[in-house]
Amino acid sequence: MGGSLDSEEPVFRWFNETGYSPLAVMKLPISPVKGSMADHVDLKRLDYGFNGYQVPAMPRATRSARRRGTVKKRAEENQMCAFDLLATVAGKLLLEKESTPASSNTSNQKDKCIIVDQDRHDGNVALKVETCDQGSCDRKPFVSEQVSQAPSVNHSSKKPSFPKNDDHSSFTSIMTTSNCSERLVAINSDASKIKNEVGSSCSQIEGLSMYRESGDCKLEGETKTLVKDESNNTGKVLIGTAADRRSSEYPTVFKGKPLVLPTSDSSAKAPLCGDHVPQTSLPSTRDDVKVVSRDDDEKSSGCTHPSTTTRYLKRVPRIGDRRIRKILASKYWKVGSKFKDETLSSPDGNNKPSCRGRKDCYKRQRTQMTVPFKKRKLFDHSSVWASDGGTNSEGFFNSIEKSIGDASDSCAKLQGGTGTSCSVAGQRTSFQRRDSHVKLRIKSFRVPELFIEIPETATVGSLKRTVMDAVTAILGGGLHIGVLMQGKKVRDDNVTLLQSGISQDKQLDALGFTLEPNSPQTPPPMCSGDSPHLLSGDAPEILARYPPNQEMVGHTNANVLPEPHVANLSNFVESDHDSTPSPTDTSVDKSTIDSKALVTVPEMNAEALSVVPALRKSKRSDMAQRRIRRPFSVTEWQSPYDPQYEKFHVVKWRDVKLRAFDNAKHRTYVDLKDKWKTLVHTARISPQQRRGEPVPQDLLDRVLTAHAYWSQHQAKQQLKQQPETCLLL
DNA sequence: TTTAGGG
DNA sequence: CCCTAAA
Repeated sequence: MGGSLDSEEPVFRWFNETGYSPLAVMKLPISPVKGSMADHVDLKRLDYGFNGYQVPAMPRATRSARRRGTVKKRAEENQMCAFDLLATVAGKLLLEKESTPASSNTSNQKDKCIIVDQDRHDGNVALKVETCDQGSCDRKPFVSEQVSQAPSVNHSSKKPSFPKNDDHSSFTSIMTTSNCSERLVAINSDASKIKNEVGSSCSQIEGLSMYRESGDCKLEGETKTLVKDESNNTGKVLIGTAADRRSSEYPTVFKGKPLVLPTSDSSAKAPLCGDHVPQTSLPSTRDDVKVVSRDDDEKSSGCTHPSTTTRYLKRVPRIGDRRIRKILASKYWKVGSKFKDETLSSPDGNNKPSCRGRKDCYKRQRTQMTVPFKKRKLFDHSSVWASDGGTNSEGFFNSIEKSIGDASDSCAKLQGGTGTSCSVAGQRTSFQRRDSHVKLRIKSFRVPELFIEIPETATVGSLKRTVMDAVTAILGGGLHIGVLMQGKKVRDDNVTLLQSGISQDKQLDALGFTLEPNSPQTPPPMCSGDSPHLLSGDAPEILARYPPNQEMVGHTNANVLPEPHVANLSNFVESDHDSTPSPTDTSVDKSTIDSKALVTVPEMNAEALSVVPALRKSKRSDMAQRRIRRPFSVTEWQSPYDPQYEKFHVVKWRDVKLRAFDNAKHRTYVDLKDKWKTLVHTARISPQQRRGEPVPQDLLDRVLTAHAYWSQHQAKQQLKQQPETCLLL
């Protein structure tokens, strides 16, 4: 065991200071199992004879153990037991080691650099964050530097750094399709997080990724992903201290992957980093917005207790999600309308009755929830669309057009919002052929259908906010841009415009763009991303990078992203204006107004509104509505869960959330915990038994390792408390 | 408010 | 994901 620990590691000290158990700090072998505890400890030996060992200490454990029965089925269990035993021993060892304070940060870790790169292919400029190998890299490793400095600074600065956010400055990048050569990617990063969270080290951000995530926070997610690759082996990991609370938190160096702690200072130094860095500013903005909307909601909705209000204020993100009932689903839409009708017929709606008890509300909601469920169902099967038009994206698209046609509306209609996600761009887009360049003007992107529930008593202002939230949610969820040619989705990202015919004038009319929600599979759902940027810009390019693959198109968006990423909101708006025009603008006049599809949204709202009253009934229920299921993608999980985070995990889920998923508004620490739980389960079962998206074995290994370690840790604690219980063995 | 577990 | 007991 001892070998595994680095006495030198500041981490230990840090943890001590923070009150975390040193044991927890123990380095987890991030990488594959071999690095795991197993290496250090001979688990196998321990396994023997431990069957039936119960973990005494933890009440919960005990309870569960009881339920399950004394005998543990799995070897794992045994391991756990073994771990417990080990823990006791290890704990002591650790403590000893801990006592020796490590040098603070010697960070040799690999540094990541952000660089501006030109895409060779298209010659576009893209921001990249790259890892600098050791010293070799010329680029400045802002991270490492920052880190090193960070500690001292951090301390003093603590969170206060918020102001810095500005520094973090967001970049806005703009992509221009007009010239291939010029692609601007702007990222708004309100990068800095207020908290001294660990900035994710920057990993590469390349074109697409940037787009997607760049906005709010996304970067983190991305970054992480990237990071992990490198990190495992050698680098030291810096761990930002988690959070806000602990002053001591400043980053310590771990061996392992590099974590960057974005402190204000650091951010300032490394502007580029800002992207990665969780935005400080954002949160605030977000909060503001949220609050507002929330309040409104509160008022309007009878269910919530007044008292809750305060609470909500605090917990912006989560609340927001639930609070704001926006459901985006094309189908939904349909349903909604139906509902409306129904409601109209019976205005009263069952729902109305105020819910006294949460449970009551719940039940009601659930009953009422038919809609949501339906929606889900629909999504899953996409059957809904079928009714409308097509099931698949293509069909979908067609249907959209159809609908449009029926409506006999031009794009304007689209903007109106009835349409699917399809962007207006297609029709409006005008191509000019210059040289070999294709100019696209996307006047506006159509926002996927939004389903909004809002109390009748809500003010227009709140309505606006609600819509904004909904839109934000969609955008924030991470959008992909889909390119449609004559109603058909162009799936091959590698096809050139020329090849696809997009560059041909005649095709122009047929060109369309869609906003696609991140499919569950898509990697970085986390980011609230500024899809807006994406939107604004360029189409094809983006497409190329984003895998349009996801089956879900258009409408679905709504479904996927029901939860608003509030954070984006502010960005969103601005970005909207700014970015939207800009992308094009190189080539075009930004007739801004038109171009803002988002802006148009409000119109949708109008419709939505009309619906709303009827929905009202559901409204209340909506409070209780079950969140939409948003399965973790491997990427989403894996990145944040990079070893670094596993270490964090050791600390607290809450910290993991803050560090790795802070950007993912829809992921609560409970979600993370649950996910972890499932990962552990997945890791334990045979591959044949696994379903869904295959999880990389290495991840599973890590999970097991970390989990085992964890368990051990807990066990140790327990043992400490009740040493006598099991020590006998 | 978080965490750990069960559902 | 939800819900809840415990902490």
